[in-house]
Amino acid sequence: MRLFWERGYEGTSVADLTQAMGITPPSLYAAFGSKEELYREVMAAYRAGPGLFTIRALDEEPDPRAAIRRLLRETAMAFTDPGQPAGCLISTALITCAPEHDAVAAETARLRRDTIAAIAACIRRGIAAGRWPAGTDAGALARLYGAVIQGMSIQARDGAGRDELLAMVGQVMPDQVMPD
Amino acid sequence: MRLFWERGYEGTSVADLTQAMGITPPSLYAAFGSKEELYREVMAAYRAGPGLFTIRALDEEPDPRAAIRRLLRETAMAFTDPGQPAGCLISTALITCAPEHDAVAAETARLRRDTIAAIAACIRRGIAAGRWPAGTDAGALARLYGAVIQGMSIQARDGAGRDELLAMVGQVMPDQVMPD
DNA sequence: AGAAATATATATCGATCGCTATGAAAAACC
DNA sequence: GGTTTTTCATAGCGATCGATATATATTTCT
Repeated sequence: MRLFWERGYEGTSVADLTQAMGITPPSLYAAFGSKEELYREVMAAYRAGPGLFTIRALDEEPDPRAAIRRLLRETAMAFTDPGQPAGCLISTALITCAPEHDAVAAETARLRRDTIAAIAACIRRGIAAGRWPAGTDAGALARLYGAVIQGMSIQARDGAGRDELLAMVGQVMPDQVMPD
Repeated sequence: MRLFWERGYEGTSVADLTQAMGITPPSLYAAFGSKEELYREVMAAYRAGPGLFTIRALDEEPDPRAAIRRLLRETAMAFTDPGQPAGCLISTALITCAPEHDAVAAETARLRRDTIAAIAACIRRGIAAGRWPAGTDAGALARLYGAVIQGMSIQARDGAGRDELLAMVGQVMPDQVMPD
């Protein structure tokens, strides 16, 4: 997971993986079938581990608006965790790739769309609860928050610090907003 | 440019490039020196061509606030232009890569930071002109708009349409905003 | 026209890619 | 204890990676 997280799918070789695991290629293939299958398992493990905070923020918070705020703030924290690679394993993975990796790239894209859909569902609950105006475009707002998360992943990898990302979140989840 | 745009740096081989150009490897190396040097020239050509609208929006618009709005809207249009690959050649390039490509990845990251710095400069002009409140955190707001652009690049590649991206922009550059 | 210089293609270079056949060592079972 | 099954490493598979040495055309200049 660590290697794919740091170097991406195409930037990680089977030799890198076997060396990091302390095993030989036949063991890797016996256990995972292929590099692509291993990557799928890594994505699942990431969602169940380092990326679990995303679903938890959206599901555990009673107030949908507080859920979004918590999601964005915890994302800023996670993406700049000194004990982990910067950014997100999924948000910024396989955006462009060689044609032979289109299948796994499409699966990665689907996970990103799923996350935005989960945000939209949270916002729709918030609209029903009166926490956003009745006419709010939940899909568009969810895309915006999704973009903020994806942008944080890129900027964290580009060297942005935790306070910088939190300040960015403060701009899109403010306490006071000025009309245009 | 087209190949690197579609497939990324690591996903494009020299064989792909020579075939697309209708030349042989020695000609490519005589003209560009290496794949990495060619990529640098491609990034420069992108900035002077398909990506030029970014600088133009920030520089040509008299009102800084209108400049940001124009930037975001034209970005949504450009990233979903049917005549071009989806998304941005630079915004979502080389975010993760093999260690041997760290140098060119760092240069790509620098171009992204430069764009955010240009947005921040525009916002600072807008603050001076009273188009944003005096206490506005220009850097944080610029990071937010940068994230929106980067997120649009990802989502455009993931299949989002022009109207969806424009609706997202409408959420961050609204005419009316509700306090939290 | 003939000589020097440039440009392009053929045919590869060593290295690495993802992946696997073969055989030896360890564990499990009777 | 001996046999069978499982586990794992050595070695190398064909293909492709980025990059070139060599040789053949094609200009360019006198």
